[in-house]
Amino acid sequence: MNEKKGVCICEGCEFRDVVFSHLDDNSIQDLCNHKEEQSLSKGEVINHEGEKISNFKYLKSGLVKLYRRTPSGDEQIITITRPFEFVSNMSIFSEERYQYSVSALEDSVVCMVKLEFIKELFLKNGGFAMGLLSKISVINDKIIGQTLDIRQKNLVGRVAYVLLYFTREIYNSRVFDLPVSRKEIADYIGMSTANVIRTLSDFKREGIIRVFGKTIEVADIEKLENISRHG
Amino acid sequence: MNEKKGVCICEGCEFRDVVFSHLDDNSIQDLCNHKEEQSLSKGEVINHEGEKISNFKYLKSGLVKLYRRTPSGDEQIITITRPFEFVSNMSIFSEERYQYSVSALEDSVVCMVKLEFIKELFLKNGGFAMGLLSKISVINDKIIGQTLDIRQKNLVGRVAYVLLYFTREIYNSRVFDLPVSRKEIADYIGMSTANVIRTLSDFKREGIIRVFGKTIEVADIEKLENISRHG
DNA sequence: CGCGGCTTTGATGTTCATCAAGTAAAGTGG
DNA sequence: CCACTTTACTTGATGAACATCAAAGCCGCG
Repeated sequence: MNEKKGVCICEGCEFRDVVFSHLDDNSIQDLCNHKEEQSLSKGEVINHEGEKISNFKYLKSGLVKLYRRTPSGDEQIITITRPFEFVSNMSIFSEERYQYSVSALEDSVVCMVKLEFIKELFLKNGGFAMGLLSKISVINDKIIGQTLDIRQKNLVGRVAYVLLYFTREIYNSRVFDLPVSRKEIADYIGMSTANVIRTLSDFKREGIIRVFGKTIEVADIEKLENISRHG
Repeated sequence: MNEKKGVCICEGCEFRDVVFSHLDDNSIQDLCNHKEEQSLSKGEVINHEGEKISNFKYLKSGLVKLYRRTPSGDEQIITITRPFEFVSNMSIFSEERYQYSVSALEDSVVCMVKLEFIKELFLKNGGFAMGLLSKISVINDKIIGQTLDIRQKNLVGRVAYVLLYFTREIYNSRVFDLPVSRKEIADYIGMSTANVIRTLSDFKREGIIRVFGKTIEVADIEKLENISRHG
């Protein structure tokens, strides 16, 4: 359904510039014949920790969380990310199985290409390989940086940090609907749910944010930045 | 001084199997002419955070720590690692400048190759590219995994974790000389120095480890594993 | 020997998790 | 659409975990 006689829709995909910029039209055509698109509703799982990796997947639209389960059974959220960051990411070239799970926080569309196909392309096309490596490196750097940033802060600093993360990186808006529960924020920053809520209430009381259910408005972004920096 | 008329010593380097296994003898020769070896004493800095990246560096022998400085000025240790893990690692293909500093915890030898040369090789030789990507991915996975492991534990669990890390990953021996100060352990696991020391004293008192200055002997590794798991 | 840095331990206070109890919101089945 | 159930959220009270501060011991080095 995605084809119209010979003209592949991947040609015009925005993603082409992100990882597939070094492919000529022939290869793109080929890619298109190997790809599959999958729509996911909020909450659906895209990859399961421990599952065998057979596809190269990337997020075309939506929002996802990357997480793993600790031995004691609770969830540890590694990052929350928008399209153009990979989904079945890092481990593709290092592990046979997923290290982490990925699930949709909003309705999402994922593109999948057989891993074998990507690997062949990688071997044949140096430019593609370089582009892919750079992209993967950027993503890894970002995750590591984020984790270190968070680790070094205290409770209020961490909460301020995620609020800023949503404001600037995810929604690019001072008003947004929280895509996660309070508990998920807690799992993300490594704090207890009760204290995350308490801190949000404090921010609200101090006029730094306004809260209407899931909707958050950052009222005083400078103050939030200060708290994030010094917290 | 590393050459003997035409025969390149890189040919026999153990590292060849790690990243350079897909290079034929010609390329190895070429590589060898572009490489430079650097000996570093304990404490010397190999890469400075913020410095421009111009070389692909890897650790041939020794032990290094990867770290960054927080805005407030204290050190955050990202990982401690042996040879065959890269040194000027991750960011090579994603950033123009080092995100992290690297310094020698023991006397070390580092091999350096002009980054441009590696990039050319990467573009020309798919097998090499694939090998390099896999290696980088493994390293990134390891760092992320380690960080998540640590984050999820409490004080005693973290201390047990690093002791096990030294025992199994770094020294492969139940007796070893700590290559880092107590403060560095604290910077590694994100706890205060005093509490790291206290915990080590507790372990000593309970007969789990024996301590002679910098020398540590893990006396009861099962107990340590239990603490690390449940802590 | 004496100075400075690393280590150790105790005392104290802060930060944070946990528990409990209650309220709001969101599904679910009739 | 309403009653019911469940899940998410909220707040307070309490105690545990941990940081911080201070003082003293140790060790290496000039």
